[in-house]
Amino acid sequence: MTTPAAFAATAILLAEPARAAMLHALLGGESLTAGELARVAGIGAPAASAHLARLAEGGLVAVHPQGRHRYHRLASEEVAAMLETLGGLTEAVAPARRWPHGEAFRAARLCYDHLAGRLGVALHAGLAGRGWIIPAAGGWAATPAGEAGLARLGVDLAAARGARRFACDCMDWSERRAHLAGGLGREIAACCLRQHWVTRLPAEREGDPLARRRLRLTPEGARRLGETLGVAA
Amino acid sequence: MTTPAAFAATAILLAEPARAAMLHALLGGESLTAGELARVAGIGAPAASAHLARLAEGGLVAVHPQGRHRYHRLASEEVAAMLETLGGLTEAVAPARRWPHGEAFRAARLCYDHLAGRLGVALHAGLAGRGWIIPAAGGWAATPAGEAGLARLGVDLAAARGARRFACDCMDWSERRAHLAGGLGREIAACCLRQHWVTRLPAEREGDPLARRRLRLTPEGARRLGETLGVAA
DNA sequence: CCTGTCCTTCGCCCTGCGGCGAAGCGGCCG
DNA sequence: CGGCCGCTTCGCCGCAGGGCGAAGGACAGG
Repeated sequence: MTTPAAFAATAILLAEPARAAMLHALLGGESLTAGELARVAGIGAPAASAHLARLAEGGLVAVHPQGRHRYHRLASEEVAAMLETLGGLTEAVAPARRWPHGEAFRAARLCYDHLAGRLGVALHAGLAGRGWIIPAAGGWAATPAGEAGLARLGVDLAAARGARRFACDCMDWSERRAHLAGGLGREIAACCLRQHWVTRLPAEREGDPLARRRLRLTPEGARRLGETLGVAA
Repeated sequence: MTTPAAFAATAILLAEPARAAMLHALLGGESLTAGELARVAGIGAPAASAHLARLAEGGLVAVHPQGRHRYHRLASEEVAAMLETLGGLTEAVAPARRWPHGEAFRAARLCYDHLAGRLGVALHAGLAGRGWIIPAAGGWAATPAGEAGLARLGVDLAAARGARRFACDCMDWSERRAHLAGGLGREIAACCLRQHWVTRLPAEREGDPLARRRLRLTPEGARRLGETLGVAA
């Protein structure tokens, strides 16, 4: 059985606003320098340094020195999944009484800047299954066939390449399987939204922070993604 | 998108050792008075009162006044599941480097006092699928056929009925589906352990708090549970 | 109505922790 | 090699928040 204070050890690392802001910034999957993280947390370099040391010691972030910069990223997919879970649960817990979000949320949503839920997982499987992307160092690379196919769909590959990571896995907390993050994940989501293949669902309640993430696959989107990548509605 | 400090709001409630101890005490499913919780947390009544007010306001515990006592319990199954998740992840995260617990843990384990993992989920599905249990107010009730079948397996139904809740769902964090908690869940676990249908797996490391929860389904257990409830090894 | 019990509110202390400025260290660039 | 820059360490301050004792409310029982 879990020891009485088991959660406290890690929870205390998440409970500090500055650390929470840093972890949130890292959820995109990028590696950020200590200075960048200090800025997003709104604190000075010394404080950021101390926080990052604690997060690293707690096993939540991995450090990765490079020249005079020190890059930080989340230590593992499990940490990312835990943060997304806790973030979701935080919102689920507070207004627990009336919260029937269930199905639509699991079907399709935004995970930060890319597609998640069953749609995100199906896209990932479709891209890999058709050989449009193949495993590469630190994530995935696009094959020539993939580049052609993605360009035909309207995905801005140049923009995707501009990101720190072109394509990498992101654990989907409802499906427990990877969906696609990184520059490609972001551009695919942008492409789908731009062409109205997915649309944002209206908020069920005023100010529901979760509502902005819920998506619906349109008939046109289901047709295009289905015939090119085998994604089912 | 999850707001940067979404986790912090709830995490701060779990990060305090006294509050963590209280929540841990409540994970058994019982309702406890403020005085009892003060004692398990090792603090005075005023401090406990303040903590409980914050936990209630944060939606983690529900209060339930009765005469001059105030009973407290976890606000929902979701909160219990979240705590189990965080407790498990805390242990998963800290020694992340060498921790190949994976498969055995997902296959069968104890969730507090009842069976969880694929085994727990399969049991739940078997009981419901065969009509041994049917939905009832606040959880599940046993049908006459279920009572007979459970008694034949050796489950102490009288003890199960003595619990505050006879049978209710508990979210399984690895399977993301419900398994059975409440008095019946507890007695089924006890029955399986008593007859050596499941056995505890030895700890891989000294003092591993997770190790005490890992279970293995024995051949005899697989046979009995398979032929009566369709549970596969 | 008084008494005892359980719980809360109030006022106070005090520790722990986060924040900053200054100083130190090390890599990179002219 | 000197200057710059990013990051860490050190020392100090300030404050939020957790702890307790004392006092105040509510409820049950005699």
